[in-house]
Amino acid sequence: MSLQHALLGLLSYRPMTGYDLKQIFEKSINHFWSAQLSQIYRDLGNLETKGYLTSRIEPQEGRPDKKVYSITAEGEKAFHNWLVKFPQALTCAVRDEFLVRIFFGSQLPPGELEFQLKKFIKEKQEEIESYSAVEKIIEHYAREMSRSEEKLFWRLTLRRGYIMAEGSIRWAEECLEQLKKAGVPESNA
Amino acid sequence: MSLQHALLGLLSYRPMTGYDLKQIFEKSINHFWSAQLSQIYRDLGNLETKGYLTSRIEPQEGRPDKKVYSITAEGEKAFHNWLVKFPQALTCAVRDEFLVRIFFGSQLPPGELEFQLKKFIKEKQEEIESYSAVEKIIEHYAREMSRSEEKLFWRLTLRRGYIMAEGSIRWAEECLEQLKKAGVPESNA
DNA sequence: GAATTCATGTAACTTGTTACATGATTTA
DNA sequence: TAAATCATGTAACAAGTTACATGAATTC
Repeated sequence: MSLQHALLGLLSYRPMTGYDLKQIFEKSINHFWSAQLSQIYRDLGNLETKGYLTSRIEPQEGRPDKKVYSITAEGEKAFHNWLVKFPQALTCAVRDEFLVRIFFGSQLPPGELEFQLKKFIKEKQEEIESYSAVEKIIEHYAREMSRSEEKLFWRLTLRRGYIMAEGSIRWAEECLEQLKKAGVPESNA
Repeated sequence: MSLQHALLGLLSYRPMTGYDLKQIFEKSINHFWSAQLSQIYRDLGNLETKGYLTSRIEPQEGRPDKKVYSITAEGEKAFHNWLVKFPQALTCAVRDEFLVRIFFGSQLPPGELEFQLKKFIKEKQEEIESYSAVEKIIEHYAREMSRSEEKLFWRLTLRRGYIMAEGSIRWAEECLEQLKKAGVPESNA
């Protein structure tokens, strides 16, 4: 889909700088989409060229000048056109490097896979723990942008992350069991 | 990680053509990694340049010539080096276009989101159904390549797809419920 | 005194997608 | 007779990552 639609969507809330947008990505979208600052700046430029955004410089003292982007009527139209299109191809939604390692797991030294699976579980647990922080941020943004009607939807995306992480943990534990059953030696890690 | 590691891994089983590799991707890796033929051919070329693969032309009658790639000792080394590295950054494993639509769901016309969620559920159900075919293919490849010791690992990747698809359906049903509760009007689709 | 925050970007690179091109053989 | 299978790729494009550059103000 490209980052550009997400940027248009966020700018439909209110004008923002690239830096602002990066904050929002890091704090409340990261569990289903991420973006480098460099990519955000580039795509903002592209969107402006297309006429979907306008920008103005806001001088500041003691800080670098801000470049504040606003969405245009055309930009809103383009965003809504995209929004109603159900993802047609779904290309490859999943592209999971860890699963590639599992797939070739028989070539790993004994115990290594268990080690990686345990690490994976730990990471997923941390991910789940981090979601309560996202919950708070959502609350904060809803208030700050006076967008309480959005909270429901934002929470639904978070809920997805939770269910997926939980499922991942169950899966990894199942893997450990199966490997044990199959007699693959355990690591001491 | 790039496709290249997966290609090296598959070629560690036996020499194959780009076309062969594409078949395997489509039939038994697609649920966690996909690749266009054009990308496969390009990356095979890159791997050969690096000295990780060698190729030889195998002439055929009535069919185009085959270009069969084999992994070198260096290629195997590179692959194993990669294999033992736990995905360090996890960059953004998830990049889910559908969740972006949910996030901006309040801007969708009434009923549209329900429509998309129901479509999503249907697709995930079809995905689950397709997994029994993958199960059979795994069985087939394990026999054909005399790699029965791999079956366990291949099935584990499939199991992940199953658990994730199942979780997705539960999530989408929860979404429908929540939207109903919140009084968002339903579609007739 | 060192690291982080604020704020902008450019350039080079890697990875993935789409469109195009060829052409015989086999299956529906 | 139309489509799919076999088998190779190239070219152009889109999307994402990494490294580099600047520089004041604030916090640890």
